[in-house]
Amino acid sequence: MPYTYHYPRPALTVDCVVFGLEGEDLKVLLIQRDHEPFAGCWALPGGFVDEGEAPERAARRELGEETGLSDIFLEQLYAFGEPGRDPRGWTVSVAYYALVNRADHPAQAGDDARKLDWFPVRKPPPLAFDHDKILEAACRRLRGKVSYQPIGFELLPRKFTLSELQRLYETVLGKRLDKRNFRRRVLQTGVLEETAQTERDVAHRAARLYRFNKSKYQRLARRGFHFEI
Amino acid sequence: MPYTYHYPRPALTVDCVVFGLEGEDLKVLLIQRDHEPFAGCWALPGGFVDEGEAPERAARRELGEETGLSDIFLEQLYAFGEPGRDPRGWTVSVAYYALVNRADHPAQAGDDARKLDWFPVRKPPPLAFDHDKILEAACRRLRGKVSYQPIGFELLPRKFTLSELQRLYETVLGKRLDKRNFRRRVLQTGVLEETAQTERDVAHRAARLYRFNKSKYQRLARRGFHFEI
DNA sequence: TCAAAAGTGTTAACCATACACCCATGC
DNA sequence: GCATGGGTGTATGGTTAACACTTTTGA
Repeated sequence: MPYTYHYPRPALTVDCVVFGLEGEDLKVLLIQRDHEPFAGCWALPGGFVDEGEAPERAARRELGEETGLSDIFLEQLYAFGEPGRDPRGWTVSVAYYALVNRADHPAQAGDDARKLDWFPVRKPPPLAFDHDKILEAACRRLRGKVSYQPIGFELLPRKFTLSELQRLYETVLGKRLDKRNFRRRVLQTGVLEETAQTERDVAHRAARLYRFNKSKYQRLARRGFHFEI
Repeated sequence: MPYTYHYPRPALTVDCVVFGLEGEDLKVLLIQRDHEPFAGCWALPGGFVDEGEAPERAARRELGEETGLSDIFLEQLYAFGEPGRDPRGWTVSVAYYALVNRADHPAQAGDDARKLDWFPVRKPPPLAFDHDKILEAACRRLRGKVSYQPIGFELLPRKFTLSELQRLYETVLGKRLDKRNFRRRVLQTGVLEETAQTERDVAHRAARLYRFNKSKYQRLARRGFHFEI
C-alpha cells in the first residue's frame, strides 16, 4: 500500500525523555532496539506518528506501548530535523520530556519484550540516532524549568516528605540547599498541603507527609503568582 | 514526479512569528496569502521544508524569500501537528519566532509581490490556519523569556537610549517600570556599553546612546551569570 | 520661556542567607 | 543508648522598591 505525494515528505516520529528518581539519582528510561538501524543499541522510547494523530498523542501512545506508562506529565521539548539524523532517510522527530514517579508508575517492557531500563542521566550508555543530543536538551530544559514551575512534584509519590522534595531539587539543580531555608520557602508558597500521615518503618523520627495542591497552584498562577525555588 | 512511501507521511512546513517594535507597540509581520486555502487572508510567513534542509534553515530561507529579512534572531517555538490544522491534509509545522529591529532590517515583499504588513500583536487581523494559536504561543514565550535572557536588544537598533530600552520592556511585559531602578539594574548587569554619541534632532535634552555588548554577556553567561530584569 | 524627556540618590522595607541544637524513632 | 534524619528561629547583610527634582534641548 504505497503512499504517493507530489513533493518529498519526511517521516514523522516522536521520542520521549522520561525522567525518574532513584534515591538521589536522576534517571532516564531507555529501551533496547531490536531492529536496524542501531539494533541492540539503547534508545529513547518513541516511534512513528500515525496519520490523523496529534504528535503528543502519539508520544503518549508509544510510551504506553513500549513502557506501560500512562497518565504522566509530558511536555513538548523540541523538534529535531537536521539532515542525516536518521540513516533511513529524512526523518523529523518531535521530542517530549516526561516526569514520572516510579513508585506509582512502574515501567515495564511492552509486548514485543524489548529490554527496558533506567540509566543515570549523567552517564547514559551510547544512544541510537541523535538521542544523546535530545537527552541533553531535555536535561537543560528540566534544570531550567524546575526552579520556576512546580513540575518537580511529578517525580515524587503523591505524598512525600519535605526532605524528599529537597533531595529532588538538589539532584536536579546539582547543588546543596539549606534545610531550614528550603522548608520555609516551599511552605510559604502555599502549594503544599500537610497530611495527617507520617513516614513508616524508618529508623529515625518519622517525617510528616505533604501533598502538592495542584488546583491551589493553578489559582495562584492565574493571579500572576510566580513559583520560585 | 511522484514520491512514494510505504507509510503515510505529513507535509512539513515552517512558520515564523516575526516581532518588531513600532513606537510603543509590539508588532508582528504578516503576509497576505494569494493562493487557496485562505487566499487573501493574512498569515505568518513560512512555507514547505525541502528534503535535506534543516527546519531552522528552511525558516530563514522562507523569511528571506517572502520578507527580505536575513541575519536576525530566530529560535524554535513549538511544533504544531494537530489533525485538521491544515485543510489540505496532514501537515506539521515547526514554528519559529524572530526578533528584528526594523530600522536596520526593513521588511519588503518578495518577488511574488504578496502584500506584507506589520500588525499589533494584541489585535491582529483574522489569520489563516491555526496561526492565531501560534502567534499567541509566541507572545507567551517572548514575555516569559525577555526578563531572564537579554533577547530584547534584538528588537532595538544597534545603538539605543535607556528610555527606548525601558519602553521596550514595558511594552513586552505590559507594565510600567520605575525609571531610576530600571537604569540602575540594566547598567549593573554590565552588558551595556556607553557610546560617545547622543540622540539627534529631538525636542528635548538628547539622551546618551548605549550598545549591547554581546560577547561580554556570553562571557558572563558562561560563568553562571543570570540576566534578569 | 515653555514643553518634553534626560538624568540622578537616598531611605525604608523586605528578603535571603547563614547558622546549631533538640527531638523522635528503630535497632 | 546510639545512630539517623526530622524539625525548628533569629540576626545580619544585601537587595529591592518607592519616591521628586534639576538639567538640557528645540521650538
